Amino acid sequence: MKVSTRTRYGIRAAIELAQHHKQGPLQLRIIAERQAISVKYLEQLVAVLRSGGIVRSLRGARGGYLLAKAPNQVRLSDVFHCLEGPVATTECVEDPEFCDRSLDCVARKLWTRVEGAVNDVLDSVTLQDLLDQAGKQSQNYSI
Amino acid sequence: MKVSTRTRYGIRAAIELAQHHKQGPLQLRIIAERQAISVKYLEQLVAVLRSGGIVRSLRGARGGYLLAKAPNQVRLSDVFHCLEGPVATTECVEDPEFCDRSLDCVARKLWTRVEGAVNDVLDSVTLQDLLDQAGKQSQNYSI
DNA sequence: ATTTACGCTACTAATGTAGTAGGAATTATA
DNA sequence: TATAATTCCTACTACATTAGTAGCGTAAAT
Repeated sequence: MKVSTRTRYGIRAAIELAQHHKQGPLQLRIIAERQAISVKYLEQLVAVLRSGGIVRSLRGARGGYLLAKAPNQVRLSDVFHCLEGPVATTECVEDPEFCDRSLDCVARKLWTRVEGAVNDVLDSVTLQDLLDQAGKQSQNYSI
Repeated sequence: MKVSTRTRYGIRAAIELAQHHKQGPLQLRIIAERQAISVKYLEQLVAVLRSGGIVRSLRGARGGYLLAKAPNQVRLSDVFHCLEGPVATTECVEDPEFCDRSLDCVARKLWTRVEGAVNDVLDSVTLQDLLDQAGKQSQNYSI
């Protein structure tokens, strides 16, 4: 049930951008430094967020990345799904035809409930919520 | 966020044993057949369940496996943790010292909530609940 | 023109996953 | 006591995924 570093790093980058919202583009170099991530690796993750419409970029000198929407308009599920795809504890939850017993499989019912619980949390939290939670005292260094 | 086949197969085996509760030992060969899993692979998974106290075994001819407790005494979280370890979306949720910013990390707060939601589901469901849910019409063939 | 920064693609090392394989130990039963 | 059935234990292997490196191209500010 681990979350990939890809997704963790990507979410941390999104949080950084949310904190910098309305303050012009933020460079990957800065984010990478603050979050202790390789710039080159971060580039790849942020590219995914860009093509997913979560962030947008400005090229050239003084360029960088910006959040594409206001932090209160970005649900964590948006970011998560963009980086990791659907939560998909098992394939059959999303694709009932994956197994011909799906319809009355009790194990599948369990995984469906688990997935629902995860999605509920991710759907109910926005980047703004995370910033509010942070308050004044902290930065968002983390895993 | 995938669940390993190890855990999925193990839970399916536990469900089979729950269905067979109070009917004597059930052989892996039978479970493997019904669930379309390699016996040899299943052996390894069930060994973990055994050392975790979820099932017990009888060796020799006419031996097999039995659920160690009544199905309503076995929470899915017990089975899950035995096979997969803690849910651990990220290491820092369980081990705050994994990262020195853990205490005020907003990303960590998110993962903690996600994990909590998953654990709540798994804690609240027993094998008996799954059997009841199944009713008469279905077997538990599945992913 | 130069510098800064994103954009794209390919490659690689390490790790984890999902098995396969063989045989030893134990027990029921004929 | 011999045989068959079944769990128990350990090692090995092929494949996929993950995490990260590397290099060069493209765009824009100054």
